[in-house]
Amino acid sequence: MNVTSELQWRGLIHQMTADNLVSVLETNKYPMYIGFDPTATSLHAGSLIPLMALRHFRRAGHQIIVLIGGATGLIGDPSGKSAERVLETIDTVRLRGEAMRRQIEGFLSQGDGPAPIFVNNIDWLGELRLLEFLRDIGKHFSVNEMIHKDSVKKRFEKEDTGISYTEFTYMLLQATDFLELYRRHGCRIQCGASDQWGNICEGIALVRRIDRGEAFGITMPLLTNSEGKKMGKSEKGAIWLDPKQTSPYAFYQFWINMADADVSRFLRWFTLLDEATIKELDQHVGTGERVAQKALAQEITTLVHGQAETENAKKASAALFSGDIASLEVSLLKQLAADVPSITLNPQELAAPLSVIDLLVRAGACASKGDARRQIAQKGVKINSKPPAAGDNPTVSAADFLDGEVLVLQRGKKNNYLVIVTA
RNA sequence: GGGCAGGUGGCCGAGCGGCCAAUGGCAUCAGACUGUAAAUCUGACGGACUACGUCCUACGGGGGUUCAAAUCCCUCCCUGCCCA
Repeated sequence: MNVTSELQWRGLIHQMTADNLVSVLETNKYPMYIGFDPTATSLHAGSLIPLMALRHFRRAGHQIIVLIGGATGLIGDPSGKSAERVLETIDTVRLRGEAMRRQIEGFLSQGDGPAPIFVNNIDWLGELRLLEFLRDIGKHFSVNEMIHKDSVKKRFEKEDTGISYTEFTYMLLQATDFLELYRRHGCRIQCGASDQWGNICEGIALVRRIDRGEAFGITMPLLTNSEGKKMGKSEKGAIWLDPKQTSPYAFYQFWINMADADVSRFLRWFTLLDEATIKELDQHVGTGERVAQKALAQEITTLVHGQAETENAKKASAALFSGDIASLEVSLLKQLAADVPSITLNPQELAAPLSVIDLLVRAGACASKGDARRQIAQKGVKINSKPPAAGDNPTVSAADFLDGEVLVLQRGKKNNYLVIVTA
């Protein structure tokens, strides 16, 4: 299947620069690139959209190019940002870029198609000389046009923050990237999130103006939930792809908890399941079994963290949501420690009864002792699936630990914390 | 540079000398109902403690008036609007 048709039925296309792109790509397997600026050490749930696009292009036989924005990350993209950002140090950006590259390599280690090419724009932008840049690149851009681009216009309207000359230049740097990749790798397609439209169009224009080449762009939707809110980043509870920042268990749970209104869309976006299978799953949305959510969580966790981690996450979920912790194998529970937030205790600490309130705070289940007391008073706390002893300050002792080793604290229905005794 | 209006808890926004840890809305957390969903309803929502109570910290920063200030005065910083 043609890659654009594939992206189309999956709802991954927001805009295309040419209506005939579908037919163009029918016969031409042009190389395609997506850029990632190192704004953090890890990608997040929203980054899955471009990552999936890479996989689809590659599967369709296109050469995919992953650009790490080692240079552009030093400048800051004004697109979609309401305020000027603080510059990061060169070292920070370099380290983030390296981490990001490893992460993307890991994600792309699976899948069919030509091996991906990785590039870093610091390799060409880093050596660019100012006068050369102004004469060769800058001349092709009209400030009159630039200030009408959304990303810039919004900042012009905000008089208090405005936009610096530095960020204003970002667009030109990204356009230079496209030209460079066109020359180096014959790259003719750039994909990006919907807020990248302006930047992508400038790149296409530059390729045309300087090299008389024809290039194309495709933008993809932003990750929002059915309420129109951005998901996955800069909100509290960001979902990171780095297992150290968001455990595979937490990642799996995030998708399991997806609202009915969002599952169908996300199944198309974030899994490689075929259309028939997804339509079949659509039938189960709302029936109560969360079949679609489970399939989504299973697929996407496997894509990001691999089969083994997904199995662990499923096992952990099944165990913790069994509703009867006490009947579980202690050895199984102890394995969950890698995925589920946990703390350890010395056996000596159990010599005397321990305050449940203190444990809740230590485990990170509650923000303060006052919060812990409230949660207990509101029946929000369970210990191994059972309510704690009555009274203002319940305690647990060695006997409450399964086999004297493990205890599961639960705050609310979905938040589990392990307390493990280690010698 | 001049004039005016403001800066309150995660956000919005009341309060304008004691009854204020501060109405209300949003967000958040928990409970009920469910399907580890949504919607709805209920409750909580600065912190500590020997808790129907006590103490500490808080209404931009600092100082002052007062038995008593988020509330009045002085000063500094910041923001918005208008004039130059």
